[in-house]
Amino acid sequence: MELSQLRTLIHVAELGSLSKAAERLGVAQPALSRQIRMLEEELAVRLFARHGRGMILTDKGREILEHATRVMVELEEIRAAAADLDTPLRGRIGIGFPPTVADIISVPLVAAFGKAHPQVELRLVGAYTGYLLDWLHRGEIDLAVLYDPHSARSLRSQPLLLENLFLIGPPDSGLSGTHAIPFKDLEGRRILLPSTRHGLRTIVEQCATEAGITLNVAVEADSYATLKDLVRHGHGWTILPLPPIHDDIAANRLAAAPLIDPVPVRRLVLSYPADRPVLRLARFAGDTIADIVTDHVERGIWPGQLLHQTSSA
Amino acid sequence: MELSQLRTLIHVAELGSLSKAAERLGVAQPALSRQIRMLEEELAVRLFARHGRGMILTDKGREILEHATRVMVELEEIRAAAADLDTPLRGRIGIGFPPTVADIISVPLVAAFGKAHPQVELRLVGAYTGYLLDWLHRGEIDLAVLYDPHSARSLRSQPLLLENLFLIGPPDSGLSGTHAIPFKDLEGRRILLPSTRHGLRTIVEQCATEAGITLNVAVEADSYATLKDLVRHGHGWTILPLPPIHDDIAANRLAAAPLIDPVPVRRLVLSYPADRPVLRLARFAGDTIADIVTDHVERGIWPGQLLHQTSSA
DNA sequence: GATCAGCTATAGCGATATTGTATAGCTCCA
DNA sequence: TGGAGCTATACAATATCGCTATAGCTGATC
Repeated sequence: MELSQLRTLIHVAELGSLSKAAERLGVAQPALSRQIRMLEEELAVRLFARHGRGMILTDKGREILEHATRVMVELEEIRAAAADLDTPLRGRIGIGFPPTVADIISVPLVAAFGKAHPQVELRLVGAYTGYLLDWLHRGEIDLAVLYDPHSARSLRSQPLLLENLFLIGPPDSGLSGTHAIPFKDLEGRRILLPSTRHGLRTIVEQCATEAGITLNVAVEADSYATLKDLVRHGHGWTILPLPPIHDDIAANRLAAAPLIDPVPVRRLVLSYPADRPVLRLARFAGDTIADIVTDHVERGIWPGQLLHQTSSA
Repeated sequence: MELSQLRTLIHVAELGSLSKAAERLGVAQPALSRQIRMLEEELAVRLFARHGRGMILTDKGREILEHATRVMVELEEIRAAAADLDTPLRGRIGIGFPPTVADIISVPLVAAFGKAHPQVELRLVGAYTGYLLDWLHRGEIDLAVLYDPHSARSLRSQPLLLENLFLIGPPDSGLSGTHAIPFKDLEGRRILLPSTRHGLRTIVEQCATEAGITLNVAVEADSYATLKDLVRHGHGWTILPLPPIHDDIAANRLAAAPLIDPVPVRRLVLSYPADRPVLRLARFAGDTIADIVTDHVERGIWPGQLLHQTSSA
């Protein structure tokens, strides 16, 4: 099998004619005829059905054409990578996010890809850090935004943000962005949190211990949407980062206040597998995510402390 | 660029030596030296750093190697497709499910792939039909299990199942698998359902109209996990398919009863884009999903009426 | 039905590209 | 310091590819 044969397959398939493909490729028609014949002989399969005025792909031919096309895409990627061109990327990339991050980042990220690399096939996967870690290692996703994993197994991580967590209550709770709540004031209150296997729960429990109190966690729910709904309906207060709450606060459906003594924070990192090179796709995605995080922090939508140098710095 | 050059790149990169690669490939060492040189000249980039006892990849060389490897994977797929071999597949496939289906199908599907094609990179995406349709058309996923879409735009669909929906209540609700509930008995009861944009909600509303009643939908939640939790905590009853409830019933956390007059059902189909050939990966995934559905229906875990011929039939 | 246009397939030959042989030159290790 | 192990290049031999010529088939037109 040779690249010239695959190239011929693609052109003949598109034009339905050896003669037309020969004209397009600037070679003699018998040369292409022999190439197709040699490919068919090597694969022991009929790629085309011949008729009096040309030839059309067989079902098997169509299937093999799909792979041949992918080969060409990879060759273009080789040339673009070699040239460090910012040509529009093609191919697929899987990107993972924790659920609280996915909403705020997905829309501008998809917009950025749509503008710069519209041919790229994005897979945005929302899941918890444990799953994302597993999928990164297995190569099912190419990079992920993670809350700092305890064991950095074979990952190359780039710190993004120390994200502040806020106390969330219903609109009539008196909570305000300008009035910080000491952590110990939570004692005795009905607090809604994710389950104990959730990293956010661990951070909050550690803060409670540090403040010398015990939290009354009456309800556990792993979905922040569920937590929000429960808070809105007066079932208690919760502790979450601000991005998923931002619209609810603006619409006066929820209220939020910073917490102090201690201030609960989570460390957000951008992670890639260490055992595979970072292709242009993943690099563009990572840079774009970092830019989005920076933008949201600087606009006050996402309270926290930036941890990385932006590309414009 | 030629396939022989890419093949040489891969072997030299692995062995760190032209001489060793030449020995492995059964060709003279100068032939490989010249192939690498010609590839480097064509791409205008240094792929290897030479030292006294061999050569190692540069960063750019590693990046290009990744693409070269993908080319080889596609060539192997061409050969396997041509031979109709059931060789272990490689590559990536995205499969979409509605959330109520994802849990019951994901585990056996991942198991089947792990057994037959462990090198395949699966992307299992849970989302509602509207999103899944969009991603199918954009090629972000390769196939999806869908509740019957109203407009089958460019899809090739294979019917799977008419899935029965059940009335779900807390364990002390008196609901039982052996005692069917007429739909009109739901009037006045507190019913928890997904929002109006959800297909299940539409079906249930149509059944209510047919029964001549109006439902009291006090709470809307799009997550079936949320719906289950609310029912368990006595906040009302809901209507769902059985698979996500099966374990809760067995553990006496929930109870379920069939509904009649009318019987609410949803039509489940397996869909592929019509404009791309179904590769071996997608075909294996589709066949496996159909087998899983059949198995669950026959074991009584998933009540409904099978709509397709199984491969063993 | 005959003829012609449009197409694919094969044979043979020449040109070009690739590989093998020989060997130079470099680095590193004992 | 000498030898082993390696890469790189020159040149000859070999293999592959493209071109020309042409046979044979199908389908459209008259």
